[in-house]
Amino acid sequence: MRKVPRQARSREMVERIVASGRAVLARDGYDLFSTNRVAEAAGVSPGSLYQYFPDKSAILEVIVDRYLQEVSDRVTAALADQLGKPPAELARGTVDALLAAIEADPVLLRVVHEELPGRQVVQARRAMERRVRELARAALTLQGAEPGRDTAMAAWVVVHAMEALSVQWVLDPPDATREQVVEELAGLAENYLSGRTQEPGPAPR
Amino acid sequence: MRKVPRQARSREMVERIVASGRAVLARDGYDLFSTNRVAEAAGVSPGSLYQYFPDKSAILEVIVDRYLQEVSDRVTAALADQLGKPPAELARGTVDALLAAIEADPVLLRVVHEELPGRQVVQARRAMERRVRELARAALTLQGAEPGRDTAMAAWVVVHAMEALSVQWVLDPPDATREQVVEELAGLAENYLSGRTQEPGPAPR
Amino acid sequence: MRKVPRQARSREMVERIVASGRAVLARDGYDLFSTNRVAEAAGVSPGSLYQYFPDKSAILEVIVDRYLQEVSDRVTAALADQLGKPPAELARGTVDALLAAIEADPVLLRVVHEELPGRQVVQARRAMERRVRELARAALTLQGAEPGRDTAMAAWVVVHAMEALSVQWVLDPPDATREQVVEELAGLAENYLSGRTQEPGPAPR
Amino acid sequence: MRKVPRQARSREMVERIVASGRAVLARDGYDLFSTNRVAEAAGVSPGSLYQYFPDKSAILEVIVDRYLQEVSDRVTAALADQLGKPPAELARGTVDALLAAIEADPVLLRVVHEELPGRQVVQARRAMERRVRELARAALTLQGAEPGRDTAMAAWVVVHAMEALSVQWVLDPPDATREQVVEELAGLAENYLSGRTQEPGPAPR
DNA sequence: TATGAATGAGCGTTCATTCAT
DNA sequence: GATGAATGAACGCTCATTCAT
Repeated sequence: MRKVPRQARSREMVERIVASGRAVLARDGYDLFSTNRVAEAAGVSPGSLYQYFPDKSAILEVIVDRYLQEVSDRVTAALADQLGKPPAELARGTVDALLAAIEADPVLLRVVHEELPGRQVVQARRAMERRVRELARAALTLQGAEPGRDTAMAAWVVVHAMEALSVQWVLDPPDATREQVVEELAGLAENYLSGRTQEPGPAPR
Repeated sequence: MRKVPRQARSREMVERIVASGRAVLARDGYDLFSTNRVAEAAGVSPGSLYQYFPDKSAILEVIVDRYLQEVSDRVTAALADQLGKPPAELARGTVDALLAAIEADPVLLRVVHEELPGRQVVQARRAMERRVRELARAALTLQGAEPGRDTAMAAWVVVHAMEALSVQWVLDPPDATREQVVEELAGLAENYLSGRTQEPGPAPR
Repeated sequence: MRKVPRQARSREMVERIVASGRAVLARDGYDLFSTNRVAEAAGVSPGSLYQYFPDKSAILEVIVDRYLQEVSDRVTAALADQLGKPPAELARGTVDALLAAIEADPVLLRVVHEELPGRQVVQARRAMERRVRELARAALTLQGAEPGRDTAMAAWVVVHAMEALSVQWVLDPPDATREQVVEELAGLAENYLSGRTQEPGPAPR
Repeated sequence: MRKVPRQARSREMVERIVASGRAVLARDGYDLFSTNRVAEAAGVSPGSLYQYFPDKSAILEVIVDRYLQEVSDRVTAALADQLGKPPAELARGTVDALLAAIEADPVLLRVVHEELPGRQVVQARRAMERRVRELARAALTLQGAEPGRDTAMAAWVVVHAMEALSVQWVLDPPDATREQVVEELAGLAENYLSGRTQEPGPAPR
């Protein structure tokens, strides 16, 4: 009798709301991301939103979480795929995946990075970054980091640098080709990781 | 009767509004940064704001512009001061100045990076970054970059990486001392700039 | 398969809804007396409510009607029981029963008297009062009211005074024991009914 | 230049809002007493309400307080005026004033007594009743209450009885003239106060 | 019958902006 | 200029009611 199980129906509405919300966010910006507008875009009534989300921020949260999840999934997958390869190749491959993930929806990237206020988004971003950082640290160890090197710190430096530069590249592109950027970022990471960062000066005697 | 020429009076009011606005922003956050509140903090009437600023965002713009100006002033001054020094020292000195500039008002830094919506802040940040980037490029050239190296690209990479990591360090501090961070950032920059970015080097064996 | 005839099923549902509604009203107050909440408490769907009641206020009406019916039943029963007794005893006995009836569910009493909006409650209360008034008038006549006395008026005065004071006693208790209150109310009624209402009496001298 | 001092301007708006609010309350009932409707009735914008009142309930509070103040002022004034007179006359005069006060705005009386929910109104009514009760108690003492009589209790009984019956008379008029009602209420009070409420039965020998 | 997802009018409230004084 | 009372569109959200299943 019932064609669709209850759960599926719920998912359907949630999807519709999230999709419309994402569209509104990307098209109109955060200022116009109002519950009424999202409802209208989803073709549902304002009240229906509240059957699926406790409040407006919960909708935003899902949108942002999913977006960040997408990005970090792609990056971590690429990194995991290349763990056996030589450092130079690994670096280039991972940077390439990062750029690709970030290029995929530049509009939403802009909104997430430049428009969204509040701790909520910040925390989601930090969670994503932590996840990537932890994997990166594991990779560093696996690749045989120099003994004594603080891999947590190194991962922190590399991940945040790669992320910031990739975002920067998409949102405010410098006068350079994609290939150049990949090369430079990969080079930045490689040189940093292989370089002796803190030789204490000429070894005593 | 009138002690101050009109222009000076105007400047006075603008200063008062901007100063109060910055205080409100830092104390109460962006959510409470309302024109009425800024006016009250400045001891003027809401209407008076509109004699000096076309709208609310214009006030915010000035506040942010000035803040970023302060930061970039400190960084460029430090960089200029050390132009003659050896690369390692120059890097450390500049990074140290950048961190110092960014530590100076962490509350406002957080608001600017995590709370403010909209393109205005982004544009101001880009202007600031461009300024620093241009000086950095000059420094690179002066320090004798390797022939054939794209100094614009190199400056882009270094400046954005340094900025992002410094901000990250202040807003979401990793488990590391300030000294460590300075070392790592300086090392990141140094290794990148002195490293051979993409030639594979003489094949081993 | 069907164990219960349709009508009985209906009664069952009505009972369930009314009982749950009363519980919600007493537990949560009128502000939270929403159709959804009543439905949930009754373990039925919101839509089902509308199979048995035309709208929300109809549910409330039944709840209030029943509650007032309960109270007036107890009072009229007590009054009827004591019709043969001497006036003083009759008065005290009836007042005592009234207080007892009203004390029985002070929470619902408060809600009915202080929270419920609208004419529906008023009408139900008037119906209850009329019923009691009519019995009281009959009692007055039976007890041999003074000839010429307007028994309808007397019943009106006594019944409303007793009711109002009893409710007042429960909802905003004065500094007095229950016994005192019974005495005072009974005395009020007795003196009023036995008193010569308006002739000034023989001039003092 | 300024024709009206600031305070007067404020008072003007407050008056306008309160008057319109009272009109809306009386005309449309509490259910339709919405801020938007009150604003519209007052010919001001919704926002203006909030310059003078912190929220909706504050408007209602002023309306109700004023109304109750009016009523209690009239009653206490009448009572005070007649303190020297003989009990019968005093009773009749005060009851007459009470009825007059309550007749003055039967529509608002109905709304206040039958429609308004919530503690707010209840508390205001209690405050008014207490005020009258205290004066009544003083009057009782002045008039030479029988020694040993609990004047607080007596005032409680009389005031609440008079109030309830007067309200009842206006809202659900029995089949009686105003004069009759005055007589009956005055008689109720007089007989109660002059009667020996609790003679302990035949004095022991 | 019973369901419960969907509705949508309307709520109380805010605040950037205006303009008569 | 400076004022600040007034504005009003728009917000996030609720809940009595409906109707396709």
